[in-house]
Amino acid sequence: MNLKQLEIFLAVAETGSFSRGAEATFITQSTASQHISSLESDFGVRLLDRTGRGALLTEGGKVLFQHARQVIDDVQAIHQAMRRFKGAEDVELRIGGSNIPANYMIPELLPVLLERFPTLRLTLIQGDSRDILEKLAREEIELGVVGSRFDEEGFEFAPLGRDEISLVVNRRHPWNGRKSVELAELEGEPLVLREPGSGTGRTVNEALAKAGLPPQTLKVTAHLGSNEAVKHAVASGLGSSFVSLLSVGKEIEREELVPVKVKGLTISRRFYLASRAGRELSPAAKAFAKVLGEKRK
Amino acid sequence: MNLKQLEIFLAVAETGSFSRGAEATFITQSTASQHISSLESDFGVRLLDRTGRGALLTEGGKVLFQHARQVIDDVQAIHQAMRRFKGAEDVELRIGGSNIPANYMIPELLPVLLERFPTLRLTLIQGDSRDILEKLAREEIELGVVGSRFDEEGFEFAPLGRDEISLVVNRRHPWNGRKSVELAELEGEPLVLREPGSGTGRTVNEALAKAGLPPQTLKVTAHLGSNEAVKHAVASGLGSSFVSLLSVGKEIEREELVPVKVKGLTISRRFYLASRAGRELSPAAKAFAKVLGEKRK
DNA sequence: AGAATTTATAATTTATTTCTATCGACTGAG
DNA sequence: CTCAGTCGATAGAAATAAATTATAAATTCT
Repeated sequence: MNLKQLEIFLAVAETGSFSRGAEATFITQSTASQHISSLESDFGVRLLDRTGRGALLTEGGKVLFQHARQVIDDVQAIHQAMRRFKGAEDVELRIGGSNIPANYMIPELLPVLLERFPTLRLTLIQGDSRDILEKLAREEIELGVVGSRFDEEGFEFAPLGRDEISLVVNRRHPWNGRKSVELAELEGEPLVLREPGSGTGRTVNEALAKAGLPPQTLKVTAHLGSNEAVKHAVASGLGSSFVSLLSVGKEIEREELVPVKVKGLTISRRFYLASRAGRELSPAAKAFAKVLGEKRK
Repeated sequence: MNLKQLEIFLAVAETGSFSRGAEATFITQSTASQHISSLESDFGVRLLDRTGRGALLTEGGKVLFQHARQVIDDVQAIHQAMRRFKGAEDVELRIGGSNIPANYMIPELLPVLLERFPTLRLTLIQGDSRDILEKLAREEIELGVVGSRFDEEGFEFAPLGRDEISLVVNRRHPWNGRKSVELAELEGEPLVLREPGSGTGRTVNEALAKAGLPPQTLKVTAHLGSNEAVKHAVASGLGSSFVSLLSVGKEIEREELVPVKVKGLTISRRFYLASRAGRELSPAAKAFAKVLGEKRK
């Protein structure tokens, strides 16, 4: 028994004729005859009564008909589902992102992505890099955008360009308008930073220490728990801060915050697109990766 | 795409390996490889990531997997359903019978039939011969057992042996013990008969008229509407009657009723098994027909 | 590094499918 | 009641497809 035989059987049963059923399935009457007869001997049950003016289902044929219809419908569904998948239609793309990517990079990509795949449903999981990679390994997500790479088996990391972390000050701050400030000027300047455990916090601390300004030499007014909190604090004049430029695009535009260069200090962070090593990406995921890559240039 | 390919795909996906999937489906690894690759090019989607230590489903593979499982399960269901049908298991056999067959012939056959097909469900439709044939034509029933044949297209009638209609009298009746009575003695004898419109009533009237005893010459005490009513009337001494011997087996055994031969009068009626012309019977119906045929000998 | 697995591929054999042509049975019109 | 037309069955030839063996290429494990 195979699919072709079932299709032919359905066509013959529906048209009530071997010849017309054959025609409907684009084969000759002879072939139809052979296939039906093959089904009959497979099941050991006569399926159709040949009446001289066509063919009518036997009781056994009626039983087969129901089930065959079901199978053929399911097969249709397979083709539809695979076509949809290829076109990334009605497909759920599950990706994960750590803080900055999930809040400031990925949302910007959505319009472009949805323009290309209008029926795509995207689920974005947020968590720290560790979380994201774990979910990736468990196949809960297909891609992750993270701020650190881990040398572990099973993952592939593609660099995604940099996110620059810059000093930002309040618009009423005396440094507003300065082309740049000296490193030394940072001493004594009240700063509002992310907590040292966060990705951004670590990166900033390391970079300042490397430039000769270890944490103790700085006047840190507050350690705050989120990027948004830091931005608000700086905007309301609590102090200055180092933040991801990606996260303050709007605030700079509205001149609520002002970026200030620090001579001899460039803090930048790479983001990586993480995927399971050696695994093919779905068309939607490929498109996402491509859009992400283009955007960063 | 065909069923074999789907089966192989499922096996490979489940075992996570081309080689083991092939083994599970009793083919060589080479064949599995070819079939998977054929599926992949059919759908234009990579289904499995070959990792060097086996194979894992891609996102597209996951989509196919769900649907393929569904189809293969349905195909299993086909085989089960057809096996059941062949064994007449779980099958409803719908037959029709006119009065005498439905009440006295068919119920006797049930034990034999159910012994052979323990899970058979039989539905017995009762009605006059006309009704039964109509239902047969409308495919509401598969077989009918009727007391008359109609020369109409589309039906086949197989004779089923005879049902003898005999004179029966009350056990206290003076004829009890007589080997036979003369035709002439029937004149003046109080009779309880079926109404002339019924099958039995017609047959009896015709036979008596042919033997020289038209209805007017008989002393008919009552025309009753059912065979059971007639039996009770005779048993309680209201008169004698002509009834189907098939319908009074028990009463004769219990000596509530006594059959009496009438010289020169044999009334017998053929029953026929009616089916749709040129149509194959289901195994259960065939068995029913066979049991019915055997019983009548 | 080398043995043992892994999947892929080429070539061959085997099996199946399909078609053409033809047959015999039945239907329906005249 | 016959004869053209239609129906499904079947044999034989041609075309396709499937499965196998043998081997390659890549990767993993020891």
